[in-house]
Amino acid sequence: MGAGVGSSRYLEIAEALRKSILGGEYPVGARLPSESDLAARWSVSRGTVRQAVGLLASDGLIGSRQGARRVVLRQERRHSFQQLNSFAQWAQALGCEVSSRILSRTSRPATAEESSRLGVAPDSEVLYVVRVRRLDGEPVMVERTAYTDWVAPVVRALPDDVVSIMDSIAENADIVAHYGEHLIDAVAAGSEDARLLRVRRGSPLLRQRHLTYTAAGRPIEWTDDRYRAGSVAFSVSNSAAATPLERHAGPEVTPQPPRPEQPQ
Amino acid sequence: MGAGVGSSRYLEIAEALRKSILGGEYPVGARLPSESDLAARWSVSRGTVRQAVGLLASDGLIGSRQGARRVVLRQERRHSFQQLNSFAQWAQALGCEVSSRILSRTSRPATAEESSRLGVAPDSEVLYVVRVRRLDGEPVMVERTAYTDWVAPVVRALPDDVVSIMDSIAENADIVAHYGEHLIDAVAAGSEDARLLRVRRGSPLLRQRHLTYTAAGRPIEWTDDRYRAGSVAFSVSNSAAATPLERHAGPEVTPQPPRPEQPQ
DNA sequence: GATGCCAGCTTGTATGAACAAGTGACACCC
DNA sequence: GGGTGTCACTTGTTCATACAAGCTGGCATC
Repeated sequence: MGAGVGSSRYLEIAEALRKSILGGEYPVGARLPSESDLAARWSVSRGTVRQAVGLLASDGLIGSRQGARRVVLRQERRHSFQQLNSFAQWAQALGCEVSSRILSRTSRPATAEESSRLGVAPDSEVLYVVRVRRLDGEPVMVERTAYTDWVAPVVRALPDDVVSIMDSIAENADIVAHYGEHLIDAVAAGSEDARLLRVRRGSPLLRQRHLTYTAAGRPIEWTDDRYRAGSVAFSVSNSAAATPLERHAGPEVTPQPPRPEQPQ
Repeated sequence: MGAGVGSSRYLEIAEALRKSILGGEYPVGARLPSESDLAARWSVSRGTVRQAVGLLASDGLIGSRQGARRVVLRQERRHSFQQLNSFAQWAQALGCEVSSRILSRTSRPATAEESSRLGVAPDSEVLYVVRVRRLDGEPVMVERTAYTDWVAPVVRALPDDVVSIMDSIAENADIVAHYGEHLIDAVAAGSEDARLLRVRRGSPLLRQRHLTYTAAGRPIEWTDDRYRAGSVAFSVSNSAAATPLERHAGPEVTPQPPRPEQPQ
């Protein structure tokens, strides 16, 4: 690819392995080569290989148990929670044609929730933007965002059909989103939602509220995205091994069963 | 506690740090001691400390940037995606009184979706269980689960008010859930949903469909949980640093801005 | 007084080694 | 033949070290 030119070694290895899995070289259920094998093959130490496979494991692509070789669990690419931050990036990865239109940009005082989430004074001004996003022409999501005053000038200067506001901010103002926090629930479509998404009022929408920070922990935006039901599903994978802390909370942990399970 | 008696060193350290953050010793925005400090304080190597703080970072509790000290981002415990697998565990962590009631247990042929998800023959029998779960007496979630035939006997033997089916299976049959996959979207309440959750038909529900595997990759159950809107929200945190692979896909990465950001 | 630079601190990446713990398959014995 | 035990292999955990890359604050300079 050449994308990761100066990238770290372990990122290269992870990407190569990912490609092999997605490409079918290691089908679902197959066992990956051992860490020592991979280390020798790439001329790196075992620790570096472990960083690489750790990435894939956190994506839910492969699983591991102490003593047994790593196993391929899935062979799909999908909207993982790792890339929640950018609708545009996700849509392009899916190969869909994505378009957006900003319907309104208004400066107004922050609401109580906005000032609390963004950590600004209750009466300070925010830039409120309403946007509709489409996949292959179909309206799929309504986005209502409050931007803090210090990014507002940049957002105000963008054209109505900008694809990725966050990417534009990064280019034009050197402000990079580093952390994100997401709340996901379901709501009924309001009358504006219904009109914009072409659904009936009261029909279910998947809502993702989202706070974005810079690297220094300074809030950038607070946004309320509403997806038409059926158009989008979030997916996440996890494993018991990845969260041993929580698992150990019980009174006692049952030992690994010696029961032989033929893999069907 | 005494839970993590023989646990690994890095788990102890992570738990201690987590407790310090949750307890307010390191408030939001505070900087953690440096890795070397922590290593010295716990008499471990820096690598071990890094494993510990890595856990907290993946929970979204702390953030990090190369060169700067780690920073506390949040001071809350909440329904993280790491513990999606167990409603019971989550509810107890919240301090709510949780109760459940199994409404029906029927053996029937698997539907097309069930056989596909569970990887069984299209005509094979599954045990279909419908359950209502309450928080503090309020019905909050309807759970419809298809269990594969090899766990069905265990499930059939459980009482109607069992709190955690997966925990019971682990105790009674030494079958441990290791991996999970979750799909989250929004649906309208059907008539049964409406009756059980005491909402109007057609009102929005948050749906979490969920496939559980054993360590060997053998499917255990496929379940469709529907939460009443407003009762539950899923939350997830992420950071750019945690997914460098995806971020490097762009044409060029803007360097870290030297812009001084006072933390407000 | 404002600006720029630098030295020291901190995190990120990588190596190589060692031991613990769990798995899987083979050989063996009854 | 079936059960059992052994053993090589594999992953999990930890250590000590080294260098690269980025940040911070203070100092020197203008």
